[in-house]
Amino acid sequence: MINAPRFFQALADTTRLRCLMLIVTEGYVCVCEMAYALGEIQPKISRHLAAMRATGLVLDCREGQWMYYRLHPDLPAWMDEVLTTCNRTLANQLPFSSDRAALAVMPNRPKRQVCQI
Amino acid sequence: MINAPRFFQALADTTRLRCLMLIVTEGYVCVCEMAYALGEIQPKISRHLAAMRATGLVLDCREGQWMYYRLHPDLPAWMDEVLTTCNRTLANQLPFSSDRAALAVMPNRPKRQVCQI
DNA sequence: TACGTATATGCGAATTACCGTATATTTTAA
DNA sequence: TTAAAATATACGGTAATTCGCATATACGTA
Repeated sequence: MINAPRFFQALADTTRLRCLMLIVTEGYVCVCEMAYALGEIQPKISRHLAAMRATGLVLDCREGQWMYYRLHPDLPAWMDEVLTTCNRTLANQLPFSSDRAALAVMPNRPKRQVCQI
Repeated sequence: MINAPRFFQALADTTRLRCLMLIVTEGYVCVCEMAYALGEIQPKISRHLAAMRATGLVLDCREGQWMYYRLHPDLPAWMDEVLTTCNRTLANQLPFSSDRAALAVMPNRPKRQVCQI
């Protein structure tokens, strides 16, 4: 089970926080979407997601060639609260706002199905 | 002004988080109180507080020979919210609960005045 | 002034974190 | 079965973090 310092450490990196805010907003986001939205290379995004998966903060779910990440459903309520509080404010600030804007106009953005557990 | 990743990085260390939870609960806490409550040596506590002061998360206030630390009054509202949410849950869990208990029975605990800005 | 208490900081060592590049793996489609 | 796209990971280098110990500084009091 994820503990408080590990949780905050996951949020302490800009790239991970940007990915998380996209996940909180969208529900499910795949690696290539995050890489495009953030303007970062794929291995960097993938490594950060692997780290968050290892701490139990996110879950992955394959859908064809795409790997979708979402918040771990068993996250303690207070962590959900923190993420929501955080997103409510940061969503309107850079670089988080432009991440969403970039994702919205992503060319060839994969169409996701419902991702079952 | 403190930004989100720096904020979360401050919370990502167990010692700093324990100090912060004490500060949130008590309002003002001095270094020797935190050192006693956490059972850690003074230089360790002092260095972590200096780090949080440098990021703008806390303010210090001398009162005689004691240095009291409190949350920075100009903290963005969402950071206050996060700290409150966090404290509400963690206060009842170890080691945060025992930190408060230890502080409550601290021998020769300094009597603080009102600390003016 | 001299001493005791509280606090801050310099230093070196050990550990951890982050990155770019290259490459391996998985899946889909031709 | 071969190629292309998406994703994961190994590797090596660099920087940041954390720590204990020793010591410096600041304050109050005798």
